Amino acid sequence: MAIAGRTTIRDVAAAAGVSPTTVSHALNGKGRLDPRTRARIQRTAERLGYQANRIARGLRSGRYGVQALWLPIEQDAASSDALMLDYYMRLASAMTKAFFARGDVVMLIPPVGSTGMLVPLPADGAIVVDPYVDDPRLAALRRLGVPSVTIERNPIDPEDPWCVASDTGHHIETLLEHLASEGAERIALLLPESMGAWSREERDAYRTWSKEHGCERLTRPVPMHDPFEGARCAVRTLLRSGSLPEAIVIGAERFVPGTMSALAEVGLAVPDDVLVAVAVDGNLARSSAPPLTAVDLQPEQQALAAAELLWNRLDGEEPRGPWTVPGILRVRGSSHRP
Amino acid sequence: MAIAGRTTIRDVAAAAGVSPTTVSHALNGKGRLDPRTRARIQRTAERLGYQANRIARGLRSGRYGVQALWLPIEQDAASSDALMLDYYMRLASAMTKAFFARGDVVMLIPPVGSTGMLVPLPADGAIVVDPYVDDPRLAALRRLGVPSVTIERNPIDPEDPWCVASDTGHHIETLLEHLASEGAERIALLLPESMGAWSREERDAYRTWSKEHGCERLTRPVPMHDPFEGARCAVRTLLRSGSLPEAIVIGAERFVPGTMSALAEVGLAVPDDVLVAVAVDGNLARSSAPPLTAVDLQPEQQALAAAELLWNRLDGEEPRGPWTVPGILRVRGSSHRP
DNA sequence: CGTGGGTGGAAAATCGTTTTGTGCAAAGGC
DNA sequence: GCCTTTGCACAAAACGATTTTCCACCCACG
Repeated sequence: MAIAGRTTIRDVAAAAGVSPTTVSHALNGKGRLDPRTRARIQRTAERLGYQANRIARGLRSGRYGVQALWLPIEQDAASSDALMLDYYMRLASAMTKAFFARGDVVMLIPPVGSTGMLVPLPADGAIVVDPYVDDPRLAALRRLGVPSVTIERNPIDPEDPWCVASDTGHHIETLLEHLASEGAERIALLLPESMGAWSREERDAYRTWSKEHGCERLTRPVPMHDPFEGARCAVRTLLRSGSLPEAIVIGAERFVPGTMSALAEVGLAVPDDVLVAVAVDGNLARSSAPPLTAVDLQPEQQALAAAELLWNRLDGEEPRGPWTVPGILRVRGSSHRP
Repeated sequence: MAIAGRTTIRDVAAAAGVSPTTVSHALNGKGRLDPRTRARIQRTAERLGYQANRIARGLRSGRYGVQALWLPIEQDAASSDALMLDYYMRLASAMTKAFFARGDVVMLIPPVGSTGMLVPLPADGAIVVDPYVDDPRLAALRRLGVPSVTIERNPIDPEDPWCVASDTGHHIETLLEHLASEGAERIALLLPESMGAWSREERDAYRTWSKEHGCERLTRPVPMHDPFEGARCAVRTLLRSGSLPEAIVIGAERFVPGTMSALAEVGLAVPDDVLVAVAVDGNLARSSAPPLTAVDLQPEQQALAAAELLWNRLDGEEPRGPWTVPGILRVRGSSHRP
């Protein structure tokens, strides 16, 4: 038994010559206690290496000390390849660290399909990453009564204050500005056909910017389920359409390989013949040849913000509205003619 | 409160007109009960949507229902880039799914440095991925008395039966055989300077194979902390050494970008001028140009095996010895001259 | 001298489940 | 007919903490 032999609150109480009640009060800063008694008990607890049993605590207090992290990853063998993006990995790592710092642990939830979520989550709260339209994760959490915070806006309810959002529109603008400043006039956008809010935000920002700058609109929708082929076809179509774009903005990290492959195929060099930039930074962007300019979504900051927000929600505090984490433009070789 | 309002065992008992004890026995298949009563209670429980409260169960049974997954990821800002490999992500996903299927949840542990692991893990057991020499994770688990299973052998104790191992040596042989069958005679190995067992297994297998086939030994050690520059330098040195190798085996996934970059730099085409293969499959190998031949370590299988093994260990069963999951050679364009 | 209020601490209730022990029939052995 | 076994179900005792309630004491005040 993993828990056997651990020192309990009773041991501490005996060693300090007080009752378990008093120990609990002393360690949790509750009740009325002589400050000296409190200090003495704390020292005793420390000396004995006492750590409250989380299960027992949870049973009484109703809190598990466990938070669920629900990534949007589908685990069908077919599409698993392309979905393992390091953005999610960074997010998961950062989330783990952020929660651990305050004594909570993070648990991963398997993809929706594999379980149907019949089991109630043994978690206090949940972080839902990249919610999409009619997201079964949100439905399940609501049904189970588990409070949640989303990373990226819920397309059904964009003003939901329990949300950590990137300013996707602004990121697209930044990329377009950057590419324009490098001399590109005809800038194409590879637009993810996603049910998430960010995909629409990309489209809207691109439209607005194009109109404001009097630029031609060159977008190609790309399906998410076969990102490699999807992106490759989209780029081929784009290039076949007559006048060549001078720059391409890739709307989703997973379209990187397909895009680069299509460009290489027709012998277009990056950045000499066409500039390229990605809306989401990651391994694929960094390790491309040449490395691609991209927007770093700062998953570490997002994780911190999400943890904070979730704690607030669990504490019954009032929402402060969506929390925007600014992305950072990482300029690399793909968008800069030497 | 996330748990409020849930139907308890008492509700079921009342609805079925029996005592809580009987309900518990009925649902857990224990005790002596009239089969009809048992069936009736099960129906009642199902009708009421009863799910046992994991915390309460854990308190009594001494099991948390939580398993820890401890990846070897260091989270220093400096090296974070290269370590986010999709192999780990696949492993994490698969692990989550495997445990969830039997009612356990998986929790992620933050990297060693960030916490010092003062807090006892609220977990029944742990999976340690890629243990290295004097691994602080193993030390911490031993100190905390948390049973564990490793993925890949512990270099300090290679015969530890509580282990899911790849047959790394065999994988290297397979790659060498494959490259030789494609006509390569001088095959170089980029050897990770890792403290893990797999790196030594790669070296030994390469040595043995070279000796048996009377081939020249061409290895370059590559440090793990700056994989891109490390691999690039190693490949440069390799190419500068006079006679060109006809094939290169990349010993670690993270060396892919650096290697490909160095080859491109000197104008060597893959596979025309040099064949390339990787010991670990992943996004980097698949999305390289051309896609790289690699050994798929089958993280999904490893996860299943590890979960099984950990459950065995927790149940106090006897170890059956290390469990080997065979890798699969994925032949791609990088090793095959058309 | 009785009472009121503030202090410091302990006793008891509680959380929901599992486990152990108890009770009460009906059946079976002498 | 009495005593033991067997089958079935329940009561009560854990599990280890938190939270609520309560008590004993001391001091001050009327």
